[in-house]
Amino acid sequence: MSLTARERILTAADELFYGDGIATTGVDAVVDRAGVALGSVYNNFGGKDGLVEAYLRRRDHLWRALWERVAADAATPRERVLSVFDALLEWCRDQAADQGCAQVAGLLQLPAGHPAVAVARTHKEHLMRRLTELAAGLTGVREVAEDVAILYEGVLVRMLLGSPPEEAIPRARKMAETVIAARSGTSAP
Amino acid sequence: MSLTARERILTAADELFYGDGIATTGVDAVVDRAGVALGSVYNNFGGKDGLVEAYLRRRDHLWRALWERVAADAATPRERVLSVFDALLEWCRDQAADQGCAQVAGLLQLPAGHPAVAVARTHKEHLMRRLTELAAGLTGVREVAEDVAILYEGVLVRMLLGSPPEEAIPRARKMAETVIAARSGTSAP
DNA sequence: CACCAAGTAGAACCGTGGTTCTAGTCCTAC
DNA sequence: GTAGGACTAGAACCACGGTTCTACTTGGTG
Repeated sequence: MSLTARERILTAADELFYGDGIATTGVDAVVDRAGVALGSVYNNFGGKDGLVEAYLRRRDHLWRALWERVAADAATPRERVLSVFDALLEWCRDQAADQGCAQVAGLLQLPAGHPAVAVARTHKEHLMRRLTELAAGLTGVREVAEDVAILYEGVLVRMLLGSPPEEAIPRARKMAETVIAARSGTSAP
Repeated sequence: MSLTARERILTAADELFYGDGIATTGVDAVVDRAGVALGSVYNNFGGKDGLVEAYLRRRDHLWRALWERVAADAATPRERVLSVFDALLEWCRDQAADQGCAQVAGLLQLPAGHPAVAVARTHKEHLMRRLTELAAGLTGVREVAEDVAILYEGVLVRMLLGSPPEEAIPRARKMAETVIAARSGTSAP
């Protein structure tokens, strides 16, 4: 066997959970696509809840790594905050992103007490913290982070609604530039 | 009886579907909260699918009406596009909006063929069309509409993630102002 | 070799939740 | 008054999906 059952399950779950929704896709569908025994899901993840949590946690890790890698190329604070849009664009070149943010989707379709909602919340808290850190040096650090967060979430929803990434993401990035410039007093008193 | 069963069901469904999620809340829960017989749901809506569709359709109507009413008070094209943020803020004064946009939530948790997803898609298409109409007269009508849409969706997600409406909505509105001003070449007052 | 962990195949269980049906009540309109 | 439509109460049905269990195979390791 080339890949371990756990990884096969995780990739299958990612495709199905993200593409068709979490509640909509049953464990059987994941098992079928992964070409794996039903028991392997329960051996590795303890149940569907555990699988969903692992699904969001994996995406969380991937995104954090991507953010870090892309931000490392940025020289100025301004470019650093803006790099989240570059990261998003890079993600879209490889993966499907036509369902928006998986973490937000998880928050919306999972019941309040579900173990995976904590993962999603933490993911977004991390994004805010990271944006604040990246913006260090700009005027109005906290404000810039909040602004960029709105634009970031907004463009993801617009992509869910059919906007092409190559158009929407640069648009959001440009808005962020404009807003940052206006805040730092570059063009306005 | 003060209210008809259909209306009781719709208000109960609205609270539960929006607050707890659509897939999560069963027909029984709606029936219990509405204080209504189970059969009334099937008499009036034909089933859960019909109820979900009616739920989104009702919200669609409410939002369209609110947008129109608030936009009517605006004098300039610039104020007209920005009025969607005023409408959103007004909505938040009366209703809970801590779960973001119900239409987006519907898109994310309903299967592809569900009758309600068409309602949600139409709702968002209408928003885009309306934004374009409201922006008529500004430089870059289509671009302004796209920009405002991103900000609008973004602030709704940020509210879902815990941002207080009284803070996030004016922030998004301010960004829209800045972006519009930058696009039309005039510096902000 | 023997062992053990990981994986497989398939059946079976069972709670949840959407749906249907029946019998009866209440109000309205003709 | 009576016929009809809306609504109620509650039982019953039924399918789907998450979960468990057993028996078997496989591959690596001491």
